[in-house]
Amino acid sequence: MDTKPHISDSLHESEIFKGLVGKQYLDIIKRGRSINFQSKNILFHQGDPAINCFLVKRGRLKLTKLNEQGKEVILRYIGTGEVTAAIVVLENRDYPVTAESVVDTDVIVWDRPTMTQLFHQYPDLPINMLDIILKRLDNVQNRYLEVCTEQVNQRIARTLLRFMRRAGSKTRDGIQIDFPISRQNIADYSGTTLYTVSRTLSAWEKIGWIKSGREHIIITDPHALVRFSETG
Amino acid sequence: MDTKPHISDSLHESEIFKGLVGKQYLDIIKRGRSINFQSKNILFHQGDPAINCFLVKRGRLKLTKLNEQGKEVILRYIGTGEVTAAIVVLENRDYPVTAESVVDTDVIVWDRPTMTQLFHQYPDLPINMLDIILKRLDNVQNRYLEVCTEQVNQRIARTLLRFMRRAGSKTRDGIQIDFPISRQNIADYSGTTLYTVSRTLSAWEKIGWIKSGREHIIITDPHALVRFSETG
DNA sequence: CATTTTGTTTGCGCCAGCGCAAAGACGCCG
DNA sequence: CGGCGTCTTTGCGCTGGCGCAAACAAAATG
Repeated sequence: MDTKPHISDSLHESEIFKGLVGKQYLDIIKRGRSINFQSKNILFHQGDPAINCFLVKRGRLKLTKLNEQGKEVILRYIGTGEVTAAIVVLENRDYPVTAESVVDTDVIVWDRPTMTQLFHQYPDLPINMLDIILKRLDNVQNRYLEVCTEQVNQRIARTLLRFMRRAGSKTRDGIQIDFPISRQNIADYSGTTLYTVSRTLSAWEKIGWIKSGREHIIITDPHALVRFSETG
Repeated sequence: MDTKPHISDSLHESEIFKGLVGKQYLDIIKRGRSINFQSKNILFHQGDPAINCFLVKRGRLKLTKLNEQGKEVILRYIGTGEVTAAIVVLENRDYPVTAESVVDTDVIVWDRPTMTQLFHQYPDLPINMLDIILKRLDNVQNRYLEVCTEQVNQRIARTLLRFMRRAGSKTRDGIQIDFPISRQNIADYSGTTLYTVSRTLSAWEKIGWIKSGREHIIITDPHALVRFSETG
């Protein structure tokens, strides 16, 4: 609704708009609508018919998937400038995941007819989207490799580093992951349990690699974590 | 080289050509070149610059990924009518996986300039490719969920069922997986070890769910396997 | 047909990581 | 400010699955 110009400008940097000039970009933005979600709201459920595509203008979404027994994994966090639900451009599909805001989040939403039009009007869009999805595929494939071949605390290290690279802000003590993240979240992302994450982080806190508290983590020795994540 | 018309015709059914008329399809085929790979040849290595895109005309490829310590997972098998190395349409990327023929295989190959041209000439192509890659992402995400939440023999059951659905041929005894597949392959696909797969298949052979020999498997009771894969 | 190579089976011991239980800590809300 | 809900920690016991080792079986090779 109240799209601030300078925020839109930073969105222009988004991968999805690569190769598009300002006028085209503004047209695309204008044809979506802005929505705010407070923290911990569901944008869509796994299994619902896919009717909207989302671009995060500010904030962060968590994408999760459940199996039949109700066990959950976190597949990805979607930060500022990133899109989700690309599947909306295809006909009659369901969302394969559930999306939930983890902080107060502004998104731009396009419905299916609009998105389909845009895809035909701006041929760079499908290419950019393909690029984005291929990177996401590569990310999941790497994590699949890791969960199949590496020890659990190695995977926890990689998880922290992924979060750090994508949502790290420098502080006095080290690099802080700038969204709320629980032990359970780390477990759901790494393919382990709450207990194992807690034990591992406790150990790392003792040797000075991290500092952490309730739902927040600061990485004080990124280099040590990187070395550990690669050698085990 | 000696593209038989009726084989090309069956390729027309391929997802990548959805929405294209015969003439367009023939143009695309014509602008690639046909290559034959005997069994157990490498088409490209993980980490090599991506210069070609492949469509399997006949046969089957195995896509694998290695970690730093040389441990391997199988990410996917690419059968007749399927493509791989979509990443070639993007500039300066490396193949994220290694592709190897598991049987005698004919492929159609397009190099990057050609593929880029085709993508611009036929706007359905990028959409079809996006569709294909989104399905593949969903597949890996499901397997990531499974490897994070399910027991190992449940995952082995799911692996056999996936192979059965994508490469099953009806025989007198049951449904046979129609390409050579070792215990090690199943382990690399399921995220477990050769030994565990062997023990599990032995047990299932005893209770009459499968019949198997060196590098081949017949599923004699698919229904039992499905039930087991869902309930554990 | 003999030999080598490659894949499969199975006994055995071990341990990484799970998961319960219970206590402790933090932060929110009335 | 006090109480409650949520998140975190840690001891403890257990077990699913790993991985070595060694025998066996089936192809490939020549």
